[in-house]
Amino acid sequence: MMTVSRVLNGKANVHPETRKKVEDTMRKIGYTPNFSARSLASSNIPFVGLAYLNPSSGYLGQFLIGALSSARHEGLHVILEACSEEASDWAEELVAFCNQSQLRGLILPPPLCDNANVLKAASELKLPSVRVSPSRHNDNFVSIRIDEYRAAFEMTRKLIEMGHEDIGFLKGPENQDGAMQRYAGFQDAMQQAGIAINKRWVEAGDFSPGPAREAGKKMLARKSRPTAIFASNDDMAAGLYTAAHEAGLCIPDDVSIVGFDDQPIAQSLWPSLTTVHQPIIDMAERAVSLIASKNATSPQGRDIIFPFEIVMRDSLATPRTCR
Amino acid sequence: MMTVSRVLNGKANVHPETRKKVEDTMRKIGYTPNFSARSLASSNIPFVGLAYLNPSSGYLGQFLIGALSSARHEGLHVILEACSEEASDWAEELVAFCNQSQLRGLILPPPLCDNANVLKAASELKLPSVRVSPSRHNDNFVSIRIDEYRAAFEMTRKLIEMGHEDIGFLKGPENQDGAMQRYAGFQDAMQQAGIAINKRWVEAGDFSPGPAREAGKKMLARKSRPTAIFASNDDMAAGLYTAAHEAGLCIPDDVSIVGFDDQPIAQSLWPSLTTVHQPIIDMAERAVSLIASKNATSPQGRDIIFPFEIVMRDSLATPRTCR
DNA sequence: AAATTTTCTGGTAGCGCTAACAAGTCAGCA
DNA sequence: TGCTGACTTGTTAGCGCTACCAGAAAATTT
Repeated sequence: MMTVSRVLNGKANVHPETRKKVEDTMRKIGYTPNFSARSLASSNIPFVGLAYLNPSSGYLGQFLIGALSSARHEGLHVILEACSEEASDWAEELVAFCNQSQLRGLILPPPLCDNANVLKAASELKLPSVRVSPSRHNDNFVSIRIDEYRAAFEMTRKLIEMGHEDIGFLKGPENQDGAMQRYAGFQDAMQQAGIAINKRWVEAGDFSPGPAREAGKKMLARKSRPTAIFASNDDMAAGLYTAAHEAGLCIPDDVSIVGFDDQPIAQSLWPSLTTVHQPIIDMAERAVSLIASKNATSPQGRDIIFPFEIVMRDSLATPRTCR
Repeated sequence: MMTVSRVLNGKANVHPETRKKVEDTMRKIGYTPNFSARSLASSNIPFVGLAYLNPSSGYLGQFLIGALSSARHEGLHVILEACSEEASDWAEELVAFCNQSQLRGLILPPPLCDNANVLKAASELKLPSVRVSPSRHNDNFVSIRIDEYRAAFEMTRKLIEMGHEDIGFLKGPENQDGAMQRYAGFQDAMQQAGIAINKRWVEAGDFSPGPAREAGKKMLARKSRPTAIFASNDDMAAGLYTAAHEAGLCIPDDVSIVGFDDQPIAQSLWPSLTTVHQPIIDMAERAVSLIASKNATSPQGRDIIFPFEIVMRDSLATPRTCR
């Protein structure tokens, strides 16, 4: 019996022959270990908490897929906690949640990962917590993210490489650090290429498509208009599509449009949107496996940077003047 | 100790005074029952399986939110199984999955719920299975769905009520029963209103935006064009947006466009898309709670119809000729 | 008041597994 | 031959809870 247990847990010191015999027999009689008994006996807490805020975002869906898949692999289970929209309560809600479920660790996707009260509460609970896509790394927690600055930088370089010089930029909300990093990446890439940024082609946005359309209209109405526009997220790129079409311009022939995030909409737009892909599923998997391995509190590797990818689709082409 | 257990499980035959005392003490000392021990002792299987296919759809994300939230409430946990894209293996994969995880029940979202092999395998495993949004109810399983025919019917009526008579329709794949029901609803509503369907304004589609754009171009290029187009899903509506814009038409002033599904893209488009909303989260919650209550095999209420909702956004207006 | 029923509370065993330790086997070496 | 140590297998107890049954207490009947 003990030997079977050892085989099950892949422990050392089992004779290869015995191990094989056990495995064969298990298969033959269709033995399935009892999850509850295992975690009870090993006094192993098999749950990871995942707090979230916005259920409608495509982000959470991707995230859950990654988290659940990793959880299954690690023999853990994910418990979802929906925080209400009212910011004041987040921390309280979280504490109540963590106390009533026994958790091995806590995963905080944005925007919860950027809320000071939430972070304070997580510290006080002494719960290994992983922040995913935080806008800024914090030494008290593990962060999992992509380099947004670099991604925006590379995307801008791509535009420049393809011959664009007259490039517009649609900024995200000023109070979101991540959005500002995207802008910084754009600025630096332009500067490094020796191209002056035309201030009239930089517009503020709030990550939603309506205002993005307005901003796009402004940029594209003038005689001198950009040959490409970089939107700080995909929703705003969708707004730009409308603006371009309303101005009678073809994408990408008259104006190229690129986005950021690679949300599902990027493939639903026509032409499909060239954008920056974040490996959300992989990041979520990593978050869970960090908690599984109890490494979420280890001092090294606390700021984990995942590679982004620029997904070339059909909304980016060389500018017409170059043809 | 036994009394505490009874209080915990809300059983009868505990003196109200004792019950209160226990509850107070539990709260005071911050007692949390051990999940694993409970399910071990009560030999209760706490897992629901959820098989899925397409990770990129917004559908699954919504679905997971509902399923996990209900699972938490019911004291269950969700185990995700990703089926590979190759149809031949689905049933085999599922059987392997169900055998190695001990499951209380299985949830099958589309398109798995419509696969004959999968259903056969589920029957043979004798696992209570719930089909969500199946294209056709099957008496051997519980179905949870909306009335797609009715939804398309109502949406068409809405268009007619607003003054549209020249209505185009973009069909979904011919081999998907649900898509065909949407078309049938459209047909019947038109017929009932005594409006002849113009065959040149009915185009085939495959639920993706590219071909939808082509179809839209065809419909909108002619002198006599529809004042409204009903797309069988939101992705195709997105394709129509492009077509309309390319034809120099304004949405909704020149042409109204409506969709079906209320995927996240509906709100990312500009103008935001009027579409049929399915309560996916509620449906997923129900699926889990059916399995929790062990009612998934009961003979009554096997075909559960959820209410849809027509979400009025900005892509639908009265036709211009009526102003 | 005694007998009977009903309501409540407590004791015991055991769910299926693993930690910790005990014991057996076998090789190597003095 | 006896002893050591590495490796392998087996034994025992107990994880925290609930099912089941045995009593005790209260309510009801005779």
